[in-house]
Amino acid sequence: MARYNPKDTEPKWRAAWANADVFRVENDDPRPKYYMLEMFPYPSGNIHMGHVRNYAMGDVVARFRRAQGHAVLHPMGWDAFGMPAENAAMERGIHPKGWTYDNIATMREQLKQLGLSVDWSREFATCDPEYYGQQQAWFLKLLQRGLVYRKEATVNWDPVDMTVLANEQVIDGRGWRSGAVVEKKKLTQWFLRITDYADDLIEGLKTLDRWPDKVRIMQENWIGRSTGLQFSFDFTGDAPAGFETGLEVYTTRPDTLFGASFVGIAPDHPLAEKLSAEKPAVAAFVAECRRGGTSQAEIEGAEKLGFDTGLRVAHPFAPGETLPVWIANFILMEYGTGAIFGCPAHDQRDLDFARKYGLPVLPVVLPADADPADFAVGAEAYTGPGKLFNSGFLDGLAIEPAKAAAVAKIEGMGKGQGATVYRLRDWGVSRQRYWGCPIPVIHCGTCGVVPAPADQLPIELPDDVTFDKPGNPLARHPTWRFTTCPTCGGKAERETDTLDTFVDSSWYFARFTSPHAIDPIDKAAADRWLPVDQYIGGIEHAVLHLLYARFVTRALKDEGLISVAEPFAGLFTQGMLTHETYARQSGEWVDPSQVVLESEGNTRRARHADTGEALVIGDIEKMSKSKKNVVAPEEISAQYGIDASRLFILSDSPPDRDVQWTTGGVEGASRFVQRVWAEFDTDGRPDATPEDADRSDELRRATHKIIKAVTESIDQFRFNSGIAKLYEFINLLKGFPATDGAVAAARAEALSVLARLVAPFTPHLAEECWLRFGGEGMIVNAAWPTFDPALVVDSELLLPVQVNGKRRGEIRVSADADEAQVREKALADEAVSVHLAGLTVRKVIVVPGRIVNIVAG
RNA sequence: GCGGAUGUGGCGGAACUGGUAGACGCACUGGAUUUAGGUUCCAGCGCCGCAAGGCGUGGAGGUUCGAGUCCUCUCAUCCGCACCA
Repeated sequence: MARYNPKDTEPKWRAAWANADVFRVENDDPRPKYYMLEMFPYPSGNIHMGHVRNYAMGDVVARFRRAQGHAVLHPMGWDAFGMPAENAAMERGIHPKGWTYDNIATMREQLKQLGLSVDWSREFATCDPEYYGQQQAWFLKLLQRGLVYRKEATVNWDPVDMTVLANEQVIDGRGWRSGAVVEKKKLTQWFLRITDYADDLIEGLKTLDRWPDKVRIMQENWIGRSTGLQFSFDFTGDAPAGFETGLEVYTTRPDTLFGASFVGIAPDHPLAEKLSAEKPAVAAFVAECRRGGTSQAEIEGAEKLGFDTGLRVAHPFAPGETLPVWIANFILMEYGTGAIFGCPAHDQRDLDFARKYGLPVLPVVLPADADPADFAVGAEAYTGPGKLFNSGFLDGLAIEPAKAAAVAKIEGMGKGQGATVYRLRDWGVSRQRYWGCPIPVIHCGTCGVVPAPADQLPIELPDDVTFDKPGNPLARHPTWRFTTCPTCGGKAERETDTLDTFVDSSWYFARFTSPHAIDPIDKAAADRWLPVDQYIGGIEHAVLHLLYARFVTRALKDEGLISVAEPFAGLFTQGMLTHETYARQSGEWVDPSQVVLESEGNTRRARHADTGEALVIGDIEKMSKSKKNVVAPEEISAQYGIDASRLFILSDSPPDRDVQWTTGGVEGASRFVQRVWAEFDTDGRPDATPEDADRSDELRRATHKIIKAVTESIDQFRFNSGIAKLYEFINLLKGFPATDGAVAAARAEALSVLARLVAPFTPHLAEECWLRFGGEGMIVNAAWPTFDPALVVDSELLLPVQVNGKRRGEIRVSADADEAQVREKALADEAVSVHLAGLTVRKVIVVPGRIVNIVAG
């Protein structure tokens, strides 16, 4: 028997697929559609094992659906704008464009070696002018619609990348890419009105029943809808200039208004800023507040700080009663109105603040079992249920009715109204960078902001830019920005900000349906393919890309470009790739390829391959260059073949969990590849023995069971279980001789099924087996096998028999045996009767096809 | 603090609606083949025990003829958010 040699067969079959152009799909393909998409890669330079996992999963699904008779759209492209290209330009003097397209060329070849069933005819990069020109076109439509606007705002400034970041891109107070501590800056910036869709984005989550709950919860929390009351307090005496209509506050607890003992405003509230300008003491306090950091530890440890402004406001429900106005460091300008009323008895922060500054603590919600005469709040605010007291017209009401009554009263007074507030902010999309999509607007001294005319699109990036100093190369380009105003014809300047790269990735899935349409999206094509049936990517995009894409899809729908509101009907978030770490005694990380592992019993040791020195086996961590615990896909493929690599990465762990790369594991997968091949390579197999003669039925049943099992496992994203069942099947098949006439037909069926079932996982191997087997055409065009329901059940069963819940024996019964027969056989079983000696049988429970339990005492 | 997830052999993990816990793979142990290493093949492999048997799915209770699975409490780890009024 010859060993299977992936080095020869894998390139051969990839060429065969390419020559036949089997993965190209036309928009008018009459078969039912299936749109399979994995998050497209950033062209960083090389693909890594994480890519292999992501695309292998998608490929399994795509090939599976294809075999099941779907027209499968499975495209690939490049998320090609972004900072690393500019960093390369700055560090190595390479042009971002050249760097990016070179990387794409390299990575395209690497991806093609994975044997993916991708329709490469639809490939594009987001940095292609053809793509970003269409992006500019829809951006202008959204501008016209009022979904794009410019405003001065306090923004997150990344001092390393020298650009603005959206809220979603600040993680723990640091830039998501650079890791630099983000600063606050006031800048005039472009925004997309994602908050217009806040409710719809929350409501839409309910329809996404094929998304992980985790992602839906994260998005819901991120949008952060809360309902309450927004109203204004009147100042007593003369109101400060600009605040004649009072001080607007927002609360989710209008029921506790009678317990209010102060009103607080954020340090950057307009009133605080006005007072700072007038009084140095206020200015000093505000400055002190700003010094506090925004990191987790700093916020947790931060002391509540307040400053009494001396201003007072009137309580809306209690005539004559007034409340002091404080500036407080724990109030956020970004949320609600930047001003609150403090009810210390029922809010922990307000309580901490009141205790520190000696403000009154008046409880107004009484717990069910508490005595109104002596109920007091100590160190902890009471936030539980109860009835209102100390609260005038609200007394006796439960919290919810009290809220409604308070809102109604305020509304009746004309002081405010019930309001819904969101945590979600509008999406700041301006980036002060070169390598991005130019924002297609023109600034005219006379006409203001003017959209670039449609016939001037795309507004292309200039190639002749310099990266020798910090800042935006577009802004310092000698000529690029100078243009004429499309409206008045006078001198004007182009916008030099470019769009956040998350804009690029928020509609690429729609562009794949018509990658060269002369409009942003060919509606018929989009209607044909969207939504994406199955999307696969990392969890890290739960509130970034996945929220932006949902928003842009809605905006484009309202613009009439597409028909769906939700871009991704099914979402799967795959786990990371991890690897054990190895380090010298000195702490220096060592690459796995230089490590020799030894084990003795249950203890494992590592030493350096060259020096022999003992190494420390460290934690299992996400593959990263800094810890050197990476393995290169090309090296693994060269050694074991890409089929074995794909198989291992899919077989080792459930797809949503982290997978640990091990050499032993991929060797196991490689052995499986050989064993599958061995079943097809029948030369020299042993002859049948007489006992084999009537085992056809057993093999047929096993064959139909494996069809069912693998089909279900792919359907349910349980690749690891399906592959395990295939291993089992091979173990069984190995026991059937190749030459016996009696089982020959069953064996042929088994092989035909086996080749087709492994095809999604190990497509090259499957083709080679199919060829050897004599299957018709290429297996890539073969139909997925179907099972006969009558054959997935056994004719004879082995039933365990328990006595008092403990397994004591086993009986063989025919599948159609009735309960009495089973019962009789169980009681007669020798091993069972030993344990029944001296006991009286009280009850026999027969679970058909499962188990027999004899209760005796 | 709030929200979510996960705990099963030496390791990764199986176990559909409660019904033989540990499939499958890795590692390990013994044996065969091989000049040798590797490969390949055969056998063994949860823990205690010579055995019979007992114990066993993070821990403690409970429901049930029967619990990894359901309920209550609890511990640990991981992830997300975070002074959100």
